[in-house]
Amino acid sequence: MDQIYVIKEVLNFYEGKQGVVVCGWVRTRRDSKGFSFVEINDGSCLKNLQLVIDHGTLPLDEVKRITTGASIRAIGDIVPSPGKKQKWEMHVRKLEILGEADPNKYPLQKKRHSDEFLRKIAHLRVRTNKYGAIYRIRSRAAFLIHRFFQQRHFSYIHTPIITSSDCEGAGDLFQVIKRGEELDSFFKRPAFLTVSGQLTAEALCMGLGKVYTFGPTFRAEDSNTPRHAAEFWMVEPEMAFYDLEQDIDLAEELIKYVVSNVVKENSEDIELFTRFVDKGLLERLNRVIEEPFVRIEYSEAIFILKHADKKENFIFKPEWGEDLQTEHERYLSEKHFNLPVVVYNYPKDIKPFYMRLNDDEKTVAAMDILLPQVGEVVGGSQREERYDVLVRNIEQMGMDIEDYLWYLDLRKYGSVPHSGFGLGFDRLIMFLCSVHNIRDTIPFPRTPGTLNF
RNA sequence: UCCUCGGUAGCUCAAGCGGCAGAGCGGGUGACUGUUAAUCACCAUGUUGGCGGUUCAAGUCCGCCCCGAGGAGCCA
Repeated sequence: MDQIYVIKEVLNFYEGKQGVVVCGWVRTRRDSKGFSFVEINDGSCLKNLQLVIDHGTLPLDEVKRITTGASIRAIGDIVPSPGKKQKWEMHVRKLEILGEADPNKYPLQKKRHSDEFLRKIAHLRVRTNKYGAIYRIRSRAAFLIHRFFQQRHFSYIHTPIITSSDCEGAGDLFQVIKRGEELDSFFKRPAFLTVSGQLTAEALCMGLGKVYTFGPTFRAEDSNTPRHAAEFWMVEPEMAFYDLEQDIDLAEELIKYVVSNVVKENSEDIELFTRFVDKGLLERLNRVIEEPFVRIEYSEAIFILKHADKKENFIFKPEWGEDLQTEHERYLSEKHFNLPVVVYNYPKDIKPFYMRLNDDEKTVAAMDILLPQVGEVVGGSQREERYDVLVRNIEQMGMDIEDYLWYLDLRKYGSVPHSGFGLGFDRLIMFLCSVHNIRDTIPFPRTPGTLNF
């Protein structure tokens, strides 16, 4: 079998080449007298390869079966194109139609479709320019996350998908049962899908030093918004000996690393979004790469918001001790600073039990990173490493200490200061592609009331 | 879960007060052309989301349901 070249390789040839094999899906065909132009795409890059088919090589009635959406394998010569829109084209010697696509029924047109329509045909939308680009960027970003951590001596760990208790202390969990049996028949206790790998990651960092998990996470919250999915992907690093400031430094560095390298390595795809989806995208990405993130304490944020309330007239009045509302976050990251904003040192009463109590005894060493357009993309904290304080927290929040004995062991034997955060991967993709609905960054999204494909 | 808006041809949308359901794109056929969102001509396309109600008459008004979008809460 001949080697199959991907279109990305072919378009980077520095000289012509004979007898090249390419495969792909037809985007469009234009017939001329005596020959036809066919553009195919194979997903390796945004660009199509133009095939020139002489009707002497393939009779016209055969050529007419090459319709939009059909799949083909072609062998031919790569030669410089006289046309202005492409450097190389293929003069086809032999062409085989692998699978036809009835043009009366194939749902994808050459023209633009709405995101809502494409979501209904999620199994086919990958064949459009926009969704191909989103998934290529998603792939690249995932790889860059691994590269970032691996270069910094982190170990990639696999935390459980099936868990016995939830991490946040509350929240809606999916329960795991053996089909047709009692709730706890299999594990002899209730079992759930993970909402975070943090607690087990903490255990592993107390031995491996620096670790990260990167995997699917599940939340059964009935929240129907463009930013929530029932199944999403989260990056969760956990670092021994890191304090909150080092935690924030790492998160900022990670976001800058992924954004800058996607801009470099997927420049064609980013250009597509900048041209056709959001003119301000590249500029916004560059700002994130070049400018330091704004860092403000929660108390400062409340101060700024209270001041701004006179003009903005927020629906929820900012008040120390209350969580920041969506309108507050948007004001800070989009209007006031127009930059990524890190808010840290939150009141302890609105944060979970494992966050480290600050010396003021009122706040904890927590931090959130807010991105313009997307909102909260990172949530993290320095963890409470003091055994007594942690026990008190668990008791005060009415949780069962029996469930956390192993977690408390980490504070009993060689406890160290440590920190970590969770980064919503799909939300980062939203930011990178200026996609406004998380359902469009996940190939087959799961949301309340929707479980297709 | 709550609030708001929407559902009409394959797609994107139009159809003042209830009165014969339309356009562009896409598709088909033909012409022309190293074309490239090709161009030109002609042709076809409908259970107006579903069920029920009001009416001589419902895409349009009323009720219930389904689906989608935006906003809110919660969060990543």
